[in-house]
Amino acid sequence: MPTVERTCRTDAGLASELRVAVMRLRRRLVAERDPGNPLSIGATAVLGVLFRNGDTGVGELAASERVQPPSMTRTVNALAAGGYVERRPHPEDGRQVVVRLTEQGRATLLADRARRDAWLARGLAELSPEERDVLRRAAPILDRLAHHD
Amino acid sequence: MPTVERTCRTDAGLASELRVAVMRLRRRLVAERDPGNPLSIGATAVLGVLFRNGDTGVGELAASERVQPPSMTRTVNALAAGGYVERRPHPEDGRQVVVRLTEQGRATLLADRARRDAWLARGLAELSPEERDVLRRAAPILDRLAHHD
DNA sequence: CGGGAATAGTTAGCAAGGCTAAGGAGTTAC
DNA sequence: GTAACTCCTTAGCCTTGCTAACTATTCCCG
Repeated sequence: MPTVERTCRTDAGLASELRVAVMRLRRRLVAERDPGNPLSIGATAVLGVLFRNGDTGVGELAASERVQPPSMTRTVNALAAGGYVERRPHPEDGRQVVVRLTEQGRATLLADRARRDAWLARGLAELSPEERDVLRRAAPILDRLAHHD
Repeated sequence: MPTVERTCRTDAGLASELRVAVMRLRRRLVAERDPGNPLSIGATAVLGVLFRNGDTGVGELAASERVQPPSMTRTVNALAAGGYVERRPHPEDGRQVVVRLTEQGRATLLADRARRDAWLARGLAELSPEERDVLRRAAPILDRLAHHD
């Protein structure tokens, strides 16, 4: 059922097929994560940002995930309730809240990293080296697309 | 903020970064569609399948979108309520329901096609030809990943 | 031919995760 | 000092996925 091989020649066709492929792949990614993993895929992404960038404000987290602030507040609430992050007051600006990865959050993130991408990595392993190389180059482009104005 | 350029060397890193990029891009795609478009992005994908493949059963639609049957029933309900598709009895098998694109559904799909991918196409237009080529080759691979077992 | 298993779809209800609107607390600028 | 702005949160809604359980139909086998 090669719905995607078809109209990829034109740019409009590329947009259309890319959209369908991204929608389907993300649906699988959400469905296929480890059932024992207590973290949702969105919460996991936030832990990843904190791990890479260190302490971060709620608004900044929202911007980095292209989400509205209330959505990020809810995600941070869930993470804080689980002990994965903690809220601290900003030292200078009383309006801001600094979100910090706890030791438990860091440990959970590291321990789950390998497992989390198991399904996708298994799929990647079945590709040819050339195909993996295409995806390696495509990933940053997709991310830039997601952030363009 | 090049969160994706980083760990893409290893396969586990590729899986991780690809996942993040796909999640973010799909979020943008959902958020950026034409506000005047009455069809959700999932409903649009179903119309596209019907347009490409002709009359299709609910179960087959569910399988093609990698969704459980009840989810597809709901999507088809919404489409039928809007007059975009109609249900017909299967001529031989009384259990099956055949979903058919109506003239209105076809017209809506064709009229919206150009607009629907406007945001993504605009983003694609800002890429270099080489980058577009990477995506052109990546799209079918992503779709195969979404369907692999 | 009759009855149990299998298949297609639906209904009901739940959860995740987006959103907007509105409000509180803190900061800034005039 | 007060008005406007910023950051975050609360409250509530909507979409869209899921599972469980049900109906209707078909298939198969004894």
